[in-house]
Formats: sequence, C-alpha cells, structure tokens
Amino acid sequence: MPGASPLYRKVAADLRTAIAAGEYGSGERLPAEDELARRYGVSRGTVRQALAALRTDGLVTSRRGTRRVVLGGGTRLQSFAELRSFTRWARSLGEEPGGRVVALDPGDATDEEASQLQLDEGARVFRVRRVRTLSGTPVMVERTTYPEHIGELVAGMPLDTVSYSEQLELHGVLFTDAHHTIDLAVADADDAELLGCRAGEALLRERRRSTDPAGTPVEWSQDRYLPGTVAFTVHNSTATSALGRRLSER
Amino acid sequence: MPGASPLYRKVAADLRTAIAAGEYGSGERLPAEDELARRYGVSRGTVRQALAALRTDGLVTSRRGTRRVVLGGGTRLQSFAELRSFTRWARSLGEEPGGRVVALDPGDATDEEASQLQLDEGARVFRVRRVRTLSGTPVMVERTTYPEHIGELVAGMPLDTVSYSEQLELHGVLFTDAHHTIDLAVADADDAELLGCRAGEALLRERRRSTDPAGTPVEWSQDRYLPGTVAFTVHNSTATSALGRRLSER
DNA sequence: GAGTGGTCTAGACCACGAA
DNA sequence: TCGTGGTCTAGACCACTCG
Repeated sequence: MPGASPLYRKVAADLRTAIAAGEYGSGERLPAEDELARRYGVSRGTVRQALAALRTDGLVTSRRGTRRVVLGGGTRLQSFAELRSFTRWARSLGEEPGGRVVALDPGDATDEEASQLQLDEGARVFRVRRVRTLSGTPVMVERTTYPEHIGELVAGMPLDTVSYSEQLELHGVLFTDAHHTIDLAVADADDAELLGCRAGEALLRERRRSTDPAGTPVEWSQDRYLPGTVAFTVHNSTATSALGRRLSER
Repeated sequence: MPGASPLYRKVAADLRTAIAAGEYGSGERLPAEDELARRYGVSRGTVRQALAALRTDGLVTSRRGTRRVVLGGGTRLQSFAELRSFTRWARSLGEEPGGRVVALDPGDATDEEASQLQLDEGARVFRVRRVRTLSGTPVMVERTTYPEHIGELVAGMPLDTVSYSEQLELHGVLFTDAHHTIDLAVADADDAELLGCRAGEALLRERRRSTDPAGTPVEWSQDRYLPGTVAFTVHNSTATSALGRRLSER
C-alpha cells in the first residue's frame, strides 16, 4: 500500500506537527488509540508504532488505563543524521558550519583504535584532525580514525570538504548505529592553539564509535568542545533506556 | 497467559543472557525471527518486541534481508532505575554508595525551578544539597529541588537516608521519564569545599528533570561530578534517537 | 529465487485508572 | 464498571540481501 515511507511514519509525523502546532497542548490528553486508528484509517497496531516513536522522543507519556498525555518543555531531540553530522546539526540551527583540516595521515592502529574499530593491532588506518567552526568561531576539535578502506575515500576528497559524512554516504558508506561516551578532557597544547583556549583547560569530550548496518565499525572519533558551546541532551524512560553512566577509566 | 512479567521480556532476558554467555558471539548472526518464535513457542510479534529491546540497547543490529548481527564492544547500558538513582548505580558496580546532606530547606521556586517543575513562580519547593560518595570518596554534589508535596516526604526522612529514590517509591512516588542535559560547570566555593577540589575547576554537570507516569514533574536536579569519576554513555541509531546536542544557553 | 526482516491488519484478552 | 493502553496471536505481503 505505501509508496515511499511507511504508514506509521506519516501518522507519527502528523501527530508531531499537530502537537507542535498546539493542537494538543502540553498536559492535554491525546485521543485514544482506537480513535486515532479510525481517524487515520489504519489499524491500531500502526497507530501504536507511531506513538512508540513519540514516546521515545519524550513527546508523550503512556500508561495503562489512561489516555496518553502530551509532555511539554522538552528540548527538541535530533534525528540520527543531525546528531552524527556536525554539518547537518549546524545547518538545522541556522548556523554556518565550517571546518579546517589540520592533519590527515595514514598510520598504524593503536591498541585503542584497533579495539574500537575491530581491527588487528597495527592495521592501517586513516586519522583526520579538524577544527570545526560555527559561523566562523571555532567550537570543537575532532579527531577521527577510519579503517583503511574508508579512510582512502576521505583522503581522496578535497581538503575543503565541509561534510565527510555526506560524501561518504554518497560513496555508499552507511552509518546506522553509534555509541557515545561523554566526559571531560583536558586541553593539550594542540587543542589550546586550535580553539584559542589555555592548555590545561577542561573541554567537554564526546567519543563516538559508529557502525554500519552490518555492525562493522566505520568510524572512531573523539570530539572536544570548548566549554559553554554545546550541551548534550538525552531523554529516557522506564520503557526505553539508551543512557548509561559509568566510572571513568584512567 | 503469564503471571508476573510479559512474555516478551522473558524472551529478551533469555536472549540477553545467551549473548552474555557467548552463545552468540560478537559478529555472529542471531537465529531468524521465525526460528526464535518456534523455539520459544510464541508468535513472531512477541519475538520482535523482545528484539526491539535488544536493538535499542545496542546489542544487535537489524536490517531487512539479513539476520540480526550481535554487536560487540558496547558498554553495558543501565536500567532506568540504575540510571536515576545514584544508590542503585553504585550498588550495581559493587561500590558502596554514601551521602551526606549538606542542606535541606524549604523555599520559594526560582524562575528556573518553577519552569522545570511546572509550578507557579514563587510556589513552595524543597531543596536538598548532598555530597555523594563512592566507597567513602566524594565524587558528586547533588542539588535537587522537589515540589512541596514530595519535598515534605523527603524532609520527613532520617538525615542519613542513603536513597531518597527508594524511599519515595515506597511512598508511591513513581519516576518514569527523565530528560537529561550534560555539559560543563565551574566549581563554586561550595562545590570546591565539598568535593575537595579548587574553586573554578571544571566539573561534569548533569541536569535532570524527572516526571511521573502522568507527566507531572517530580524532581529537578543538578549534579556536578568531579572530573575523571564518571562518564555518560548513550547508544542510538537511525531507528531510535534519544540523544541530542544543543547550543549552551548563557 | 530463497531467506529474512519491515510493515500492516483484525481480532482477542487482560490490567489498570478513574469515575 | 467502563474506557484505555499493554500484550499476544495468526496471517499476509513487501523490500531487501545474498548466493
């Protein structure tokens, strides 16, 4: 029946806009599932699929016995694509993303790189270091390690490529899962120079391991943000818990 | 049919232990859905519900056309309860959780508190400030604001109560959703004294707004961790995106 | 072309919340 | 008690991957 995108996505999108438009205000109750099913001319299962998406976004509650309630206040969450790509994220904010490649070198995988990318120790990898800017202001230093076959694609791109992500997707490299770790790091001399801060100053660090649909690691990245430029937001609930906390390893 | 917990949870639990036991190693393919359905004597829908849970935990991939693949390496994610409660989290690590109440006062809600807890400005709230320790070592300062009716419960508890969460649950206060924001904060004089660090030093900050099943805010908390003690981990994918990134407000 | 996961339907029963 | 969401079933068709 559906042409482009699944039915439940359309229902979800419609509900999202309805909520955004204030049709269902914060704290109000959503129509019952049966009612929505009738209204959209789909089965209850499809409605539930749509509502599950709103649920994990933290847009609505859900509990047995009562209609769903619209939750207010939450920060807008980002699509996976926006989250993974600095460029897309910046654009979605209306900011002008930029970047400058500081270094792009092949090398042999360190222990950590090998482990994160599931390569043999000493396997060939490509490392890219970039300063990322928002409307001209440096906000982040990005150190990414790619496995050889992907790194070669990156190395073949013009140095002023703004978004490697988008280019890699055009080459058929898909990113579908990512595991993030967020903590603090201390700016080293390089960071300090690139970001215009003092060495020794604390930075917000995000380490990220991305995998493709088959579960093969395609990227291992360490991003260091200047304090006060970004914050990370997470929604979770008893039903969906994507967040964790762990002791820092030393 | 089942008494205590839904069927799909049991299936999910079983698959989780099988994976943990190495029955399906990292990178290996899981049995097909139909096969699992037969094996567990449930319908395919139920198996899919179980697998969806493993999916959002980042334990397995999924894409059309191929069997699911077991993902390796990811840090173990925590249950919602472990995540929300410092006490439970510490216990799950085998550490001894501790805390010392520094201040417990009623007061009038500030603008931010009123907005986060969806109260009228100037409404009565309770504020608790605590130092949290892991096996005796201070790692975090917690500043929590409760709406009046919950704060009164907290105020009625013994000062050496280790876990307010657990006590509140016994009083029927349920936490089901939370929205977290993670960024940096600078230690003020109080933080410095309580944590034994220098004032002005950077701390890892987590701000958290928790709501009950009806969507009513029950807690607004700001936790500041000593650098190097904890890191936050998030898994997300094209299918489930609970993570966001946003510009810091100033 | 066979195998597999993604989507969708129709109907059933249960557990919980609120009146 | 009744409305509602949670769970479960059985079956169908499609879209994609891979040999």
